[in-house]
Amino acid sequence: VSGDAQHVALDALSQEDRTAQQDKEAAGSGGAWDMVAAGGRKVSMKKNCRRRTSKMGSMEDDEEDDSEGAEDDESGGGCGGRERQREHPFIVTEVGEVARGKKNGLDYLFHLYELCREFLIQVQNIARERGEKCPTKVTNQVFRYAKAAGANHINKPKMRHYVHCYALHCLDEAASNALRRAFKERRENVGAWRQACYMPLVAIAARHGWDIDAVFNSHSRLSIWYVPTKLRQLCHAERSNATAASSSVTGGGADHLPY
Amino acid sequence: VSGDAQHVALDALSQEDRTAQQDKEAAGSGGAWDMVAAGGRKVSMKKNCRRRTSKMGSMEDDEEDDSEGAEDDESGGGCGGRERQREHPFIVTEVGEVARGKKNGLDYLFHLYELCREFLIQVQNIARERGEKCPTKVTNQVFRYAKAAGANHINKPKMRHYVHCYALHCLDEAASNALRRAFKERRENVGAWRQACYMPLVAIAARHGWDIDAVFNSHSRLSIWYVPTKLRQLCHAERSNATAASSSVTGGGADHLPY
DNA sequence: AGAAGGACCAGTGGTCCGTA
DNA sequence: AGAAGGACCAGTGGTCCGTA
Repeated sequence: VSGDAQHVALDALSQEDRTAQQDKEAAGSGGAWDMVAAGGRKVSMKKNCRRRTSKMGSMEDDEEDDSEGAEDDESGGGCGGRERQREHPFIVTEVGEVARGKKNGLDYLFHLYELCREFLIQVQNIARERGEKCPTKVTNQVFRYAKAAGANHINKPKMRHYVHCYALHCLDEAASNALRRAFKERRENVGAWRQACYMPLVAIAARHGWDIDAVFNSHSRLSIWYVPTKLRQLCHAERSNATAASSSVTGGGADHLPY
Repeated sequence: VSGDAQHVALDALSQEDRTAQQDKEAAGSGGAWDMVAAGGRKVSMKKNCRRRTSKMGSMEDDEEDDSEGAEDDESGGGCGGRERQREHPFIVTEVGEVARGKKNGLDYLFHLYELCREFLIQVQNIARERGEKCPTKVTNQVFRYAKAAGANHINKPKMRHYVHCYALHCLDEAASNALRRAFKERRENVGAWRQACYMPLVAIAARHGWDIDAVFNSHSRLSIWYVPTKLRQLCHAERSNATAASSSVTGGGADHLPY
């Protein structure tokens, strides 16, 4: 059943759909991101690069050239039987700014979260059609689906790593944009920016009775993501601090939690 | 952290609390269930029977006699270093009817679901206090907590096996009661009654656009239980049948799903 | 040094099947 | 034959750490 699900999942998102979607994305962003110079050819390269597993073997009949594409722009020598290269590292960019050189910008990062959402919706539609359990979050199944659909640039560790940054982008876009600008000006690296995204979120949680799950669930695009462990811990620690402080101020009576 | 959670979980539900609660339960039901003749002594038997794992070792200091209790009423020879006996099998009983002999009735079965709900609430409170992930369903963690709190008569396979019977009890108590009476009169066994619980649920799902998840979630005591796979499959199969039938009746046009 | 992601791991949902 | 539940298993959430 599960293996069969894979095949239908693949069929549901045709090669053409993917090509069209990727082109649209590339155009919409000004063609920056990771496919700067590759244009339409990128897709056939991806296809040729795809590792042929036994699972994939049964659907190699669908279209086009099997000849290798022309030399592409990636360092590392293209597709000679190898995996796709890693994604370029992120740098801190302002809104709308295109990352130069072998880098990716933060608009691209946030775009990946929207892509995952679209893959989740596909998985949900298929599950509903078949009367199977329907995921409400971006699960392993969704990452597997995304990879099978050719989105090799999406992977779980990366998406989980930056979830809270995306959360700030969703919940307070102005604050998120300001933080990006400030960290870009100070020439901070991505890790520093990522760390800095935690504090504004803790402040938002504070305003919502420290319930970070409720904060995530209140936003439709954010609610499909698991609350990261570290963010949860920070909120808890800060709540304890805040409670201790306020109770000592009020005379050290019984500890009433602030809700 | 996880091992530590176990200990606090145990401490949170004291021996006295458990005793009091069990006595209350036994009294409330007329003392039937599985502790027919044991009364208060049952508790000390449970305690003595509990297997001493290394985890348990640190809390054996809390109270009372370590001498074996008087011979108890269970077949199998009591506590001589052995596990607690299996629970008596269920038989089909009417509402309020006490099962006679070495049997348990269906009121007791449904009561176990309420007990699990209470354990879930305990686990949720502890998780919230610690700022950890808070389960919304009866998970493995809850079953582990129940076992650690001495509720050896609660286990996952049993609870999952009868979930849909409990669902019918929650969603249409009159229909559930009628079904119990009918199957008792026909002297059917528990397995037959259990099978018969599926159909009324499928009918309820039909009235709610075939969305069995929504049906479960609409009821506060039921929403903490996972929808059983087989019920989900039955609903899906019946929806397909109903859709095919109605579309052939209406002339075989495009298949509009009924929502 | 900074970052991307393959791959591992403890504990999950699910239920089979050896047991009584 | 009918039923209770220990114990297993495939696939999960989570993230470390060998890699580039």
